[in-house]
Amino acid sequence: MNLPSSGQKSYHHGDLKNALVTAGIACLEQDGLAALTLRGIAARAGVSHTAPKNHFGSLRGLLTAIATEAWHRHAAAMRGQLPTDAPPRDRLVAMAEGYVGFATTNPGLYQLMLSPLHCDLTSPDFHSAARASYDVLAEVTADLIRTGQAPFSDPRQVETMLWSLVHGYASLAQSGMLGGPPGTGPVPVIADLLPL
Amino acid sequence: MNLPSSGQKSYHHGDLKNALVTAGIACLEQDGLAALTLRGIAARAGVSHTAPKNHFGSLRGLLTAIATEAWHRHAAAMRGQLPTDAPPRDRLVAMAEGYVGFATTNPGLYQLMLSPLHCDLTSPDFHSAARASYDVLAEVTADLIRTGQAPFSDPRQVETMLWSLVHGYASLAQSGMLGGPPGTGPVPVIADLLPL
DNA sequence: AGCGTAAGTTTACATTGGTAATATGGTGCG
DNA sequence: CGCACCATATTACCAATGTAAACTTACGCT
Repeated sequence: MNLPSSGQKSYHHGDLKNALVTAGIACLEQDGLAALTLRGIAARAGVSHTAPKNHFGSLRGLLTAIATEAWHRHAAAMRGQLPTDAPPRDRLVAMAEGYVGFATTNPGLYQLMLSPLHCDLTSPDFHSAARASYDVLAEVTADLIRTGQAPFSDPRQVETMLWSLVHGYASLAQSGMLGGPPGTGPVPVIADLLPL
Repeated sequence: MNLPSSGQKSYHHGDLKNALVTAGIACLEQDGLAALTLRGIAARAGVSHTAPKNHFGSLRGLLTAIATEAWHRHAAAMRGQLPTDAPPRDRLVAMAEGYVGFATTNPGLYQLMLSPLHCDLTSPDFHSAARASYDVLAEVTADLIRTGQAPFSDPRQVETMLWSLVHGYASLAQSGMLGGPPGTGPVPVIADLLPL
């Protein structure tokens, strides 16, 4: 029952579980959410369309696994840009830019990982991955509050406000609904919307 | 070519166009986004599943029409709660509560009207309906700026910030992703997140 | 009255996700 | 070493869906 550690194609496929997630992400990046079909992903991984059932139960399960991976990458994107020793407000800006940058660079993954229509939001793995992203935001918030630069004193309030703001911005930007009437100047960048 | 003014079932149906939109909203409120199938909506309106094509071209066209109606109701929900003669900050709170209230009360409509997967965001009707909602927010923003209570001086910046914040809050609240770790106290209300 | 055409229906079809039955091949036990 | 077992994967099949084409109906205009 021990998994083959790497790409060696022992057993029937090797580790189809990871291969399917990878194939799914490729489909997603290539043709968007609509391309996330059981048959399409399975074909890309070189297996029949019923193979995923053994590992994920259903399409929904597979999409949830993909979304979980998306949350991991999302957290990494934020942490990647986060200076460790810097003023809290610089860290906030970096986090916000990391957040929005991920959503902009990976529109498909970002849509998927927030869609209750595709994912099982109550899956434990999914939940803890999403939580890991939230923790980045909570850390930065704690810094802001400690130095008295937060707009509210209650951490929960600041967290919720920042989370809403940055998610709303990313979501609207992706829908193209940002910036009011078209042609009325450039869309403000996220860094200029943070109440510091 | 004159439309029958009311429910009289002249012609083949009367006005199937409105009937389909109404039926679609009913399906949506009853069983969520997944119930928005061509066949389901058509059956509810009492016609065959290919009838909608004459009026909307495709399922996407029908859903876009439903989403357009959703935006109209959304704007109405905000304006309904908006006091005409009141301090700008009271008007802001009322608008935000109207926004979030609509999303909470009509989760299906709210999901639909922001989903590029279901709707054609570039449809002129859709766009002008969404714009009408944005105008409510822009009006309130103008008041805030006039009285010097806005966090920024550029209206576009304030509009984008508020739009992002209120949409992000509504969207996350609906996904159940709001409030950080579960069981750590109540979720802050939108009125307490507005930087005034 | 009669014709043109918008409005709906019926039929057919490709694609999708899911289930059941079957084949395949690695693992471990004798 | 051989054989049974079971996870893994495939094939065949099904119901549901959106779309296209051919056909039917009945309004409106001349």
